[in-house]
Amino acid sequence: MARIKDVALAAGVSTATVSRVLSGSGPVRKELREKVLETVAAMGYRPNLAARRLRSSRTQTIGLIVSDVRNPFFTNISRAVEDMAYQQGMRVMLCNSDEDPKKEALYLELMEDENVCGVIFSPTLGTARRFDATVYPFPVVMIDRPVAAGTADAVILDNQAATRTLVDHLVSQGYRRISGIFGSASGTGLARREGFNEALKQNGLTGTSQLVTANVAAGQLEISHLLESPDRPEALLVSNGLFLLGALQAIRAAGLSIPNDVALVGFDDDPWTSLVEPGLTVIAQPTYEIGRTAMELLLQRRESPERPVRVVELAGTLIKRGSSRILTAG
Amino acid sequence: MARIKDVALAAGVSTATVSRVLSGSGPVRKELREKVLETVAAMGYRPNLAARRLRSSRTQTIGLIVSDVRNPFFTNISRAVEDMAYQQGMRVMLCNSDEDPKKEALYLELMEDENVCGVIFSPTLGTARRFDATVYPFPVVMIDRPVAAGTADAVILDNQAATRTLVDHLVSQGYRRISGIFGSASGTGLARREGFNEALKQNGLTGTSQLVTANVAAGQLEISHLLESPDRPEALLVSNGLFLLGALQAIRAAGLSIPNDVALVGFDDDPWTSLVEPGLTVIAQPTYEIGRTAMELLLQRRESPERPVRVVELAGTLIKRGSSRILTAG
DNA sequence: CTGAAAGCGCTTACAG
DNA sequence: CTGAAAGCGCTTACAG
Repeated sequence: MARIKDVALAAGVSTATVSRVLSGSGPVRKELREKVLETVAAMGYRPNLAARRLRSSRTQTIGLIVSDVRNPFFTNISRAVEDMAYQQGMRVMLCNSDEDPKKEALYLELMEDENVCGVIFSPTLGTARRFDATVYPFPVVMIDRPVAAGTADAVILDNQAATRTLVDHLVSQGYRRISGIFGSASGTGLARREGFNEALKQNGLTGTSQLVTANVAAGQLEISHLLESPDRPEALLVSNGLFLLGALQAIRAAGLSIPNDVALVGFDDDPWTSLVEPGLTVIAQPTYEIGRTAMELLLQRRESPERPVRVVELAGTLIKRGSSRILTAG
Repeated sequence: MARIKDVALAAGVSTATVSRVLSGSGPVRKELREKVLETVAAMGYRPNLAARRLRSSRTQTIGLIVSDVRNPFFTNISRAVEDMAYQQGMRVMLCNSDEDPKKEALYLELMEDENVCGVIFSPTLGTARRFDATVYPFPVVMIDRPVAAGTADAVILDNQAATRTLVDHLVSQGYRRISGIFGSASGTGLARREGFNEALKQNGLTGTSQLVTANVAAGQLEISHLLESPDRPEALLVSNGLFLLGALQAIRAAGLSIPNDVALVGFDDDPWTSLVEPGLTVIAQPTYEIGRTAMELLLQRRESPERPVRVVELAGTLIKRGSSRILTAG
């Protein structure tokens, strides 16, 4: 492989000049610049990135830590972040933390080792609570989960508002006895639960709300209990896509019909929510936009480290479908 | 940050010894090894990866090029590859080529620049045809798509067999007039089409099969035409998840019912296929296993570059659901 | 505007 | 088994 020294020799300039031309830093006379560019093209020279990174200590790499890329929410975000990154000549290092604080810590350490120029991070509740972005040598942008100490930029859904929207919608459709199931491990679940309780109060209703480990089986079990109880809720509101699946299975297993026996609403406009019968009413999150915004915050933070911390709240969109059809007599 | 020189000084050894201890290469007396390890721990020393990569020209990074990580098939593969990689102390660089040969070439070049130690690649048909793995300085393992010149290891589904399984199943359920829709851009689509035509012949049937650009809208359009034709097929076989969605929408739009008016079978056990009513009969691909196998092939290839090229064919699993229920009279 | 030269932090022959 | 030293391929003050 040709090295910068070979290019310099062939172009009759110093390596410093080749470097300046290639990086666009420092002034270079037009003729020299052209000569260098020609030579680079003729020789098919490609700079050694490891050398460049060692010398400049800039890696053009960002880290993306999510719980699981197989969650469609994170899949979309990951795609958005990657699109933006490659567009900027940057690389993305994707890590799956599986909601495990140990893995989160491990990957954060990895990011330090990799000397990344920034991290986009979706933390568990515990980590979000004690997280101090200032201890890291790179900027951190939080996604999806509220951040505690206010030391990091963040882009999140307005979870409380979104949940209120769902409750108000249910109420307007005639539902009164509403139960909510929320993920216990995430700040998102907590925020949605708060919005839920508040919305119930504002509507003069009393409902039940519970925190449950966020997986399909746990949701299914909990919802089965609810459906068997004597004062079965008229409507269920669940805080994530996994619960939506669990709820669907529980309701079908109980031989109940949606929405006549029980209405069902939730979060995340995953492809399948429109394909089941009836379609499920959900809050669609602007996932791609969340990823893009996170990247923008990160890039801006690199430009202006001293700028005050920003939390961007994006609005969700209510998608009305059959699962919350208006209650008709009989 | 502490450098290896500081550790060496503090431990009273040379940097060479520290390096040997840390990399596990070369012999080091037990006492020295322990002293170094202690010092490293005490100082919290972390090696500079850029320097290590420059000097050793080993990056511990592999590239993964798929068409779109949002396709659940690739989402699962990406997760498997990442799990395996981090387990091995390696990194993954994920690229989305969007079935665009230009992006494929771009990312392959990027991989050279990054000096990755291997690439896992799901190429478009055209690229697969002209691809010569020997021109790259790293091993390449193909996934999902058949490879042409036989210069690269590959792990693929046995597409022909899987398609024959689907056809045989339809036939056993009583369906005779069967139409197939296959993706035109991928080798996968072609292989499945071959299996389809062969299976029809073996069953003494004549059906139609068409190649269509692999997206929901195109599939939907094509299937709408089929459904409107005077000799409407009794069953549809489609070659990917996008077509499955398009087919479902087309069938519903035509006011037809599955499977009484038309049966529907396809590929990929995406979550939603079991949730629609009726559930869709599909060939489930061992996606996670495909990713894991690809990584294994890559690691083994690094060990033994001269070993003959291997193509691993994994079997799909027929998941029978309501969409191909047995045809009953009336 | 340009070049000579130092040096980023490691690894790895080489010599002993 | 260990160390002194070269050098991986760049970038970047520094001097002119």
